[in-house]
Amino acid sequence: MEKDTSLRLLVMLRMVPREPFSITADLLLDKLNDQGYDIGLRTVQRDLNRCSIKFPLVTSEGEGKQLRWSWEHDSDVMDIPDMSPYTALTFNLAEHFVAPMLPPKLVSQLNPHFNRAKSLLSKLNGTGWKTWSNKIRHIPRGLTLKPAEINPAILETLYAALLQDRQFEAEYQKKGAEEIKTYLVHPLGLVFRHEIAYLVCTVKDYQKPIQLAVHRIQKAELLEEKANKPENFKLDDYINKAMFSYPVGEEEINLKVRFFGPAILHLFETPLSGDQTIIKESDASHILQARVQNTSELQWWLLAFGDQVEVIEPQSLRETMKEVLKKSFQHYAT
Amino acid sequence: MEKDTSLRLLVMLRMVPREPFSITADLLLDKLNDQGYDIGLRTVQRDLNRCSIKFPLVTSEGEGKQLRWSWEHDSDVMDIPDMSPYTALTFNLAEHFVAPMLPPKLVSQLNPHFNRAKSLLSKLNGTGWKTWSNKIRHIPRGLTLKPAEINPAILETLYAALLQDRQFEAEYQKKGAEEIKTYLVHPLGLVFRHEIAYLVCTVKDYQKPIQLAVHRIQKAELLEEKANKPENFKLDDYINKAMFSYPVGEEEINLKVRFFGPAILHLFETPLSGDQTIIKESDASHILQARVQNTSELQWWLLAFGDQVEVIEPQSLRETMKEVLKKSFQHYAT
DNA sequence: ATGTTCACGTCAGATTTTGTCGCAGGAGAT
DNA sequence: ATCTCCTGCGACAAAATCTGACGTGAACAT
Repeated sequence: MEKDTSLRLLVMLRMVPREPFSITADLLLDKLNDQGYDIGLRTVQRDLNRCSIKFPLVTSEGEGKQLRWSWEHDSDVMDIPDMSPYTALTFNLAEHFVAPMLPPKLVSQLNPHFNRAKSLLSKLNGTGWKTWSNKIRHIPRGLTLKPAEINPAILETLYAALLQDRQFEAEYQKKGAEEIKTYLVHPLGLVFRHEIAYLVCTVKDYQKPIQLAVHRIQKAELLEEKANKPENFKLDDYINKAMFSYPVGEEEINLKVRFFGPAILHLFETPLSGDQTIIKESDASHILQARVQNTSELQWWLLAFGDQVEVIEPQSLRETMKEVLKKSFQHYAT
Repeated sequence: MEKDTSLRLLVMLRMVPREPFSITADLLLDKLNDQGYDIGLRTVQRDLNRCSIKFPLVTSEGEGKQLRWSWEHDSDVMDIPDMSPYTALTFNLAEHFVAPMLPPKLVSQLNPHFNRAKSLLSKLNGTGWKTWSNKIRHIPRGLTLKPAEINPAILETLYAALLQDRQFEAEYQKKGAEEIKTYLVHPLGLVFRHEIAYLVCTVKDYQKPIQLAVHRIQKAELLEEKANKPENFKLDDYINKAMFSYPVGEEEINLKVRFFGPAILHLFETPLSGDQTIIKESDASHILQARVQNTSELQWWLLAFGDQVEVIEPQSLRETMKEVLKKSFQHYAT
């Protein structure tokens, strides 16, 4: 009974890939037969032609003489169920957030979705999505540096290696150094920090994990061999201990800080920790107490407040701050 | 000729909304007729029943006696063309980036897409998407504060008001204050800064734009009236001048800074500006020059480096830094 | 009790779908 | 140039389906 043509058409449409890629009617037939649709080649051909009237399907003549089918590369994606206006707004927001932080080539993978969101908003609001886009802004934390560009081919190899736990061979240019070295890499994880992507990995037969900046990899070739993984390796542990200050650790401190002026205000909105308490000390100062991770991010954060903050406890942190400020001031003591 | 049932089914499936919402066969019939499909109600009913075997469609009996149809609320979205593995990876990444920065209710709008990405990755890689998810991390800049929760109903009103340029009435609790006041709000824009969403707007018949923290709005009711907009208002200008330090402005300076130690290193990767130059001064110090916006973000950024940085030019900024550091140090001079 | 509304079963005629066959045009080999 | 093979596509008729019309029964309101 289930010869359901409609469903078959839908399944077939989803099988056709987006434009850099393509598929032949032959292969489609195989795939459909595999899924239990008992039909012939002629039907597939007919279906494709029929669909190409209604959908942005394009054909290209591949190396063989067979016709190859794909979706236009920038055509909007069709969601089932259709994207709701609310979701479209969220996509638009997400674009604002993600775009400045990820390499452009990566973000472009989501363009069909972002575009769909935009055209939906246009229809919704006669004035077009631009009106909406002019009404939202995301102010990133800190200074926005320009994301480092990554070679898409390398990224692809890297993904494959990570997903399949395989080794690859990389040509890598060390920071500052001129020379390019070739490494045998066992990938362990990918860490995005600020605008840079780092590959955490081991090299050759060393056990100690190291990190490579992805944009400094000049060339990458996937190998067949499985990748090694140091025993008990956990990405979070590594990040925490060896790589970056990352607020996932055990060294907790009871922070006690005096804030001067209005700087304290935004801490009411977004607490530093769940147990934070703020006590008004005088018209111009507040005491903040919270249990937090003692990371270098914390110290940066405290330093950035300048004279609006004074660390009271723990004593060790107070000493550190004092020392840093003393040295800083000496730079200007000419 | 174009009685194409298959296409009609697809169009109909897209018309059915996701679960908090629903639609009746009646309304579907109207919509389909509008689109030029000349069919009867019985056909729509039949189609829905047929589809509900193959798709996660559910019925609920609404207030009337009519059956209401929707998609299961957490069912994966179906993309046409199907999501590519590469895109699935990007979605997964995007989730890591966006989730900690936006209110959970907002992010959940994208869950069907995120889930689809995950199940695709699972199929791709026998071990499941969790393996992949364990291999990527995003280290956010600065301390991550907890995003303030926003009432979804309020967010919805707010979106509608912004999109349609309509007024709304809001009950707002001022920072720190106990009392709740009622305002007549003319929305102008939505600004996300760190983990907080701010609504830029004018109130009553005042002309001067102000900002309201969205999570402090207790209640919002959409009105019919059109919203006012001050002449020549531009969101970017406002953000830049009045609201936050935001690197979109005219006051550019020629920054000249001495870096001590390894802090300079990451500036090689992600330049501060397009024209930045770095000169090695000694084994332990570098001189950085760049043309940048003089925002308070810049000053925060410089302060955060502590004793690893010394501002040389412009003179005014050097004085500011000196002054701030002096005052800071005095806090500890007991 | 009666009427109304809605979903759904049934059925026959209309329409579409599909396998088969054959033709035309192009690429490559001889 | 000619032949051969391959692919895409038009045509056709049988098979499968889709669709509107009508009727039934259940739930609810009057």
